Amino acid sequence: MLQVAFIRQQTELVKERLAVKNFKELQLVDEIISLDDERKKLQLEWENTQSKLNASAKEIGALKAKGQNDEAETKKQEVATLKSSLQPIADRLAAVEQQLNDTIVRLPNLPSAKVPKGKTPEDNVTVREGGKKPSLHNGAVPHWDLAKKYNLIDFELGNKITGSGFPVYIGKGAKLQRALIQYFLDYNTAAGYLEVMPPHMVNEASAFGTGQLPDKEGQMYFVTEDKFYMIPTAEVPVTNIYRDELIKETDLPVKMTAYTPCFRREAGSYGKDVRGLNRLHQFDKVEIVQLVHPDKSYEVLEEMVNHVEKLLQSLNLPYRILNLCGGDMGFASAQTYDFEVFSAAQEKWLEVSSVSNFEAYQTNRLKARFKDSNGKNQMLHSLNGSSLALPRILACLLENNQAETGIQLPAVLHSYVGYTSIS
RNA sequence: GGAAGGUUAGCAUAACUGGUAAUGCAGCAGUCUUGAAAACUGCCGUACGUGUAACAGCGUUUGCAGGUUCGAAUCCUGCACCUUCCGCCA
Repeated sequence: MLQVAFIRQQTELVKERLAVKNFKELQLVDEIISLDDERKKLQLEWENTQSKLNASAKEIGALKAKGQNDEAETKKQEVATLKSSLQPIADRLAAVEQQLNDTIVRLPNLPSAKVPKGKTPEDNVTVREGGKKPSLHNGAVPHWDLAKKYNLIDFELGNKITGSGFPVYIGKGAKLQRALIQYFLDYNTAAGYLEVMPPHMVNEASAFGTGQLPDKEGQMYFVTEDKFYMIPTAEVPVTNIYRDELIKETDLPVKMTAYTPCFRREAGSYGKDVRGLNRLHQFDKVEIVQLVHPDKSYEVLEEMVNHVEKLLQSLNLPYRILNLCGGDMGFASAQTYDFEVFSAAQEKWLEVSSVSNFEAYQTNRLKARFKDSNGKNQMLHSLNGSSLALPRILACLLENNQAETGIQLPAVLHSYVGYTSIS
């Protein structure tokens, strides 16, 4: 969430930037400031009263120590009236704080200056493209047909066991999935990311910390008995490693990578978009997360984009990088680059990675801070990206590399999968 | 799931017949020294809010949340976590 002090200092800038994100309720900004004014006033009132109470309690203690019990009793009477005035103030203070908090979490993050204006995906700006779209043979088919033909993935079986969107990977399909995970993790750790294996369920505080709550409650599977959320991305547990932590500046940057399955309810999705591997309720993803010095976060964002780009290049997949417009960005993000790969048989672009700088939006909720060289505590900046999401990569690998004779895999994967082609 | 004991500052320990958190180590500054260590002297305890140009100051903070009380580390209730034991178990 945004910091109140910042909203107070840069009120006009905040409104201007929120407008770029197509945020409509700009009056909330002024509401926050007046609520904060009210909070300060009440807090001062409460503190002054409390201070008097403390002093009186001390006096009573001193009087009793001297054996002046009558005077102590008189003093007690005085204190009783003072105390009765404290409770209403405390109640009002708590109410105002609650209201302030509820209001401020409704503000999305401010888009950075580099974010293009716009409302829909059509307004996203293509930064660059790479790789070459393959020309497929005449009988080329989408990946769901290939998966069936070569017995790599069984979608119907997943329907039976769980429901739609929970495919079963089989044989070479399963091996390929595992190999990709391994390859991605190796690639990330070689670039200095520490591998972690986090829990696949998180508590409410963690879901709130990275901004999934209260915004995207309906997107997550919820285990009612224990009040746990199935993670929609490794970003949630991994970033929460640093919740309520105060680290040294010399420990920066923090770089972590994790493989986890991701669970998404995807309520409301239907039709061609959800065919095959395009959109699943459970899928595998390797994530990269960084916590960095505020001065470095945009530099690091570019570094992460280059990191993901090279990974896609190594797989010989045609890709493009989009700078998302204000209206298409996530709630918590300050700037996001999406990576899309071209699915040659479906003839459409599929999102396989989303790399974002959250600046201090998540870390302010998480209270993830570092002590700077002046001894001041500052919020870290958090960033994350997929490196990479598996299903659509798998779909494109199958579709783009198909030939009459079978599917030829890119060279980097050969040692990981233990075979070179599927036929 | 059940029982007992525990949780105090970066670490370690006190206060627990209720009176406003004591001490050691660490840290910072200095004396001494060619330099360092040791010794000695002084300072500082965390975090949040408020406040300030920056300090200072003020309020809160003994795992968390409540309660009793003029006053709670201390008494009461609930919860979390740690240790040990029992039960269950890959």
